[in-house]
Amino acid sequence: MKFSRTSQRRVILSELRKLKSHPTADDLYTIVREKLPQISLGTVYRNLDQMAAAGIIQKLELSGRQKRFDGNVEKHYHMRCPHCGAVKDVENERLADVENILSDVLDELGADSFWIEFTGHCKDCNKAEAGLV
Amino acid sequence: MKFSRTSQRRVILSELRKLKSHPTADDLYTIVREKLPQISLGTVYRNLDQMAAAGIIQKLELSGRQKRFDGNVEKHYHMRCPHCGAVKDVENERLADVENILSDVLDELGADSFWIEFTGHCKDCNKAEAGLV
DNA sequence: CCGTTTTTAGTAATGATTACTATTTTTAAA
DNA sequence: TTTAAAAATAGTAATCATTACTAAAAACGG
Repeated sequence: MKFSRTSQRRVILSELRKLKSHPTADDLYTIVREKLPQISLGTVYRNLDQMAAAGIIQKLELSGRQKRFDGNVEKHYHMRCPHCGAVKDVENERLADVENILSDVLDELGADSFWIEFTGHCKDCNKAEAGLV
Repeated sequence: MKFSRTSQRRVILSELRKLKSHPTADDLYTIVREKLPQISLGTVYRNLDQMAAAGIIQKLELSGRQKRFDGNVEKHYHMRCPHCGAVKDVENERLADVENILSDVLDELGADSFWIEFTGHCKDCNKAEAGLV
C-alpha cells in the first residue's frame, strides 16, 4: 500500500491546507469539484482517511455527526458553535498546564490518549441568539 | 411539552440506571424489549433524548459513531477502548485540577463548556492485542 | 514498454438516527 | 367521572454520513 501521486489527492490536500474552517468531507468534495469536476465523493473520503492515517492531515472526530478535517497536524484544540456548527481553533496558554496534568493522568489510568473539545457560540451566533441580528 | 408518565419511559430509565456499561440506544432497546416486547426503537430514542434534555440522564456524544447514555448525571469522565468499543468511567483526583484550569479557560475563551474523553485499551483487549488470549 | 499495484468514478449498501402518521394513552379541568 | 386537548406510542419510511463494491483507468517499478 504505497501512495501513488494522483491529481485528486494533490488537489484535496492543497485545498484543505488553504482552509482554516475544518471542512467536512462533503465540503471538500464541493470545493475540489471546481478543479476536478469528475471526482467522486468516495475518492474524497478515501484520500482524507488515507492521509489522516499517514499523519499528513488531522481527522477531527468531534462530538457532532460529521467528521472534520484539518490540514494543521500540530496539536491544538477546537471549539464548536452549537448554533451554526462552525469549528474554530482555540488558543490559550493555560492549556499547556492541562496537557501536563493529563499526560500524568494517562499514565495513572493506563490510557493511550485524551481528547479535549470546547463548545461555545461564535460571535455572529451570539448576536443572533441575543436577537440582535 | 409536559412529561407524561408512561411505562415505556419508566422501564427505559430504570434499566439504564441498573447499568454501568453506558449502553447505546439500540442496546437499551434490546434490554427493554424483555419487559415491553412491543416497544419500538423510535420510542427508545425519543425518550432517551427527552430525558437527556431534561437532565435526568446524560447523553455521551463520544467521538465514535453511536451515542451512549449514562444514568449517572454527576460530572465524570469516560475512557473508550479502541478495540472493543467499551466505555468505562474514569476516576482520578488530578482531574479536579484540570477542571479548575479549564473553567478559567472557558471564561477567557468565552466558551460554554468543555468535553474531555480518554482512549485506552481495557484489560481484556490489552491481552488480546498482545496475543495472550 | 509491460505486468503489477493502486486509484478512480460511479453506484449500491450500510448503520445510526430522525421523521411521519394514525392510533392510543395520559393529563387536567369541568 | 367525563371529556377534550396534549403527549406519547408502534410501526414504518426517510435521511444522512459513511463505507463497500466493481470494472476501468492511471501510476508504478523494473
